[in-house]
Amino acid sequence: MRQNAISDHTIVLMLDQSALLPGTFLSLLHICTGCIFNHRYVKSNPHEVENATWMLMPRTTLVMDTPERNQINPPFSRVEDSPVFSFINSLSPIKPVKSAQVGQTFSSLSFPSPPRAFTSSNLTCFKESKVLRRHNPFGASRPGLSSEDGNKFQTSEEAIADSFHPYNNSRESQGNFHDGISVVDDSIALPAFKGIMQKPDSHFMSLVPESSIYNGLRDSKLKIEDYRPEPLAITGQMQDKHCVAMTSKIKEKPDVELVSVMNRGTRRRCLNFETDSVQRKNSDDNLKSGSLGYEKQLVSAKRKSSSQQCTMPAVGLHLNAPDKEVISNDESSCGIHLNVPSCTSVQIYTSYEHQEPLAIGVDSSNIGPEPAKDNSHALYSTVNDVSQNSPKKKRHGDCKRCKCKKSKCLKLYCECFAARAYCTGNCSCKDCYNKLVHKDKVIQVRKQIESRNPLAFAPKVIAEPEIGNDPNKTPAPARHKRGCNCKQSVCLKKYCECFQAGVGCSLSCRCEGCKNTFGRKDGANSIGVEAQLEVEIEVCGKVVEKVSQRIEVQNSDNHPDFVPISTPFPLFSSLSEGKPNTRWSQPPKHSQAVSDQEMTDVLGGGGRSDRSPMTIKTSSPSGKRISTSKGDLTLSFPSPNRHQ
DNA sequence: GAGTTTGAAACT
DNA sequence: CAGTTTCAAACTC
Repeated sequence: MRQNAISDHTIVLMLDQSALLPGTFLSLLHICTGCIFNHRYVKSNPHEVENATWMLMPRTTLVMDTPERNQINPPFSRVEDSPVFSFINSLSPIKPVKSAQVGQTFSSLSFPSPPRAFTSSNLTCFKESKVLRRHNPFGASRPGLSSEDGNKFQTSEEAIADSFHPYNNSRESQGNFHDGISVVDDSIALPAFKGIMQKPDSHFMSLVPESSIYNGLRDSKLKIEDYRPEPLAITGQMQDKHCVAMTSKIKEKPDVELVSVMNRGTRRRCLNFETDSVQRKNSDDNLKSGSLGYEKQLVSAKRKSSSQQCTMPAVGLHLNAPDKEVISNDESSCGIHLNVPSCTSVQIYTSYEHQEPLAIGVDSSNIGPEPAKDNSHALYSTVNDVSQNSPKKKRHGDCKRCKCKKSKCLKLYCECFAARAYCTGNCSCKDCYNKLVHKDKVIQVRKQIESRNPLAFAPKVIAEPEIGNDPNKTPAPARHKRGCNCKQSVCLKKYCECFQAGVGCSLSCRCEGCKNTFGRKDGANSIGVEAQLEVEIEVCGKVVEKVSQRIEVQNSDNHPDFVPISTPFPLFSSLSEGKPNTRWSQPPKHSQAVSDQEMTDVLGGGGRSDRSPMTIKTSSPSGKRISTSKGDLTLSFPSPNRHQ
């Protein structure tokens, strides 16, 4: 076996943060001898939350293409020939044991397709470098295991379980690994989920959100509850297994951790995906800084325990926002940094030394204010409905804490009055007449105002009527009733009522230079949002190549609800959204919208089976949708206001 | 907390 | 209806 092969087999469980939402995915990434196969599961019944059935998406993707590949003689020429593929097929369908209703907004994380970045000669560079040199990490410490033991395999269960042990530094104790990659320690924080892999005799995996509040990701905990590796055909060929882990982060404070557990003698891992409570704050901070809604905080997994820190060089792949901090493995790390204008940060580490695991970290966070709540149940959403998500608009009862000084709180300037609410002691208004003791006066003024404008007190944000009666239709998007008239804020600040309400601008808006991340007002192809997608290929801490590509946001005729962003980088099919904080209350609609199309595209529909295997789409909580097709990566944003 | 910016509301 | 003024929230320092 070549010494410089990254690894022969690596199975990566890609937990799409939105996996619990309709139309989202679960991905299993198989890395073998210079190739990366992405096996993805998609819900066959995208709208079913409780009893979703997971189906293997036929278009497994192939990723790597390096000079070595030809030399290495891949074990199989086609993806379908991959033992992992067969294995995965045997696992399908996956049935969640219990999938709680997720409020909505999970950042979508999915690792789609084959990072074309891996085709880079630079990557090849490090692949052939010592950094990627394979070796037996366990050495003498693992009696009975040697390179000749390549054909000695774990049980399927163990194999899979180990594949989830990215942060397993104590694999030696298990004696199940033939090759060592264990970089990340167990204490590494992973955000967004809390997953537990256990119950080996049950289904392959199930995700169970412990919380389903609308805040979704931010406050949800997921459990990977069932884990049932099938008997394996694949094990016989799993010559090398690397620990792989996915970390999902919300902003810069990862809060997900892997926890080792013992189950029936088989070591298991608990994936803790826990949304960060600071996300909201971060989102707000981002907003304050004027950053675009989809801009993300770069995050990377941190080692919490120095004793567990990897001291070996590693290969890393970072998918980060350009302005985010990237915490590299260490100076000796080698990696690819992919900077994207989203909230997703992905790191893939592979080491050539003992305890140098292959780890994939995904940082996901949302950006922007939360959108209006799901208004599908009603034509109108009230002002409170919409603004209650705003962290800054603390409420006390029905009244906002106004600070009116001159209006006597009897004009629409006063938010309390505008909301048909009386001011309370929490307000800091002066000469306030908007009190119960002045009820008559208040009513009189209200009538006066309504005489001029009957809709003066009507909710500012309304839900678009649903089209048709299909209950499976996605929730109707919301829009600002009158629209905004922003000139300076480009609809990216709360000065903009649309943005503040978390809805996109509509044709009713008269804004200028609209960059509303929730959707642009017209059907132009470009919403004026540009972002830079950067790929930095780093070898041993030095950037040897940087490829950047400007991406633009444009509308999609096929998906009126989305304003897609296109980029030539096919690395990932899903990027977690961005900043729209995870307070998305409408995300499911995106997921569902996507799922329908995806089911068609991915499951053989549309006669596109002959296309590139990289046609993968997914959605994110922020409503952002990323899809890859023939090497193009597309990000989509909701454009809820285009139904006018 | 004070000052500035912004855009909706109110006014002309 | 358009332009201007007023106002208070949002934002910045």
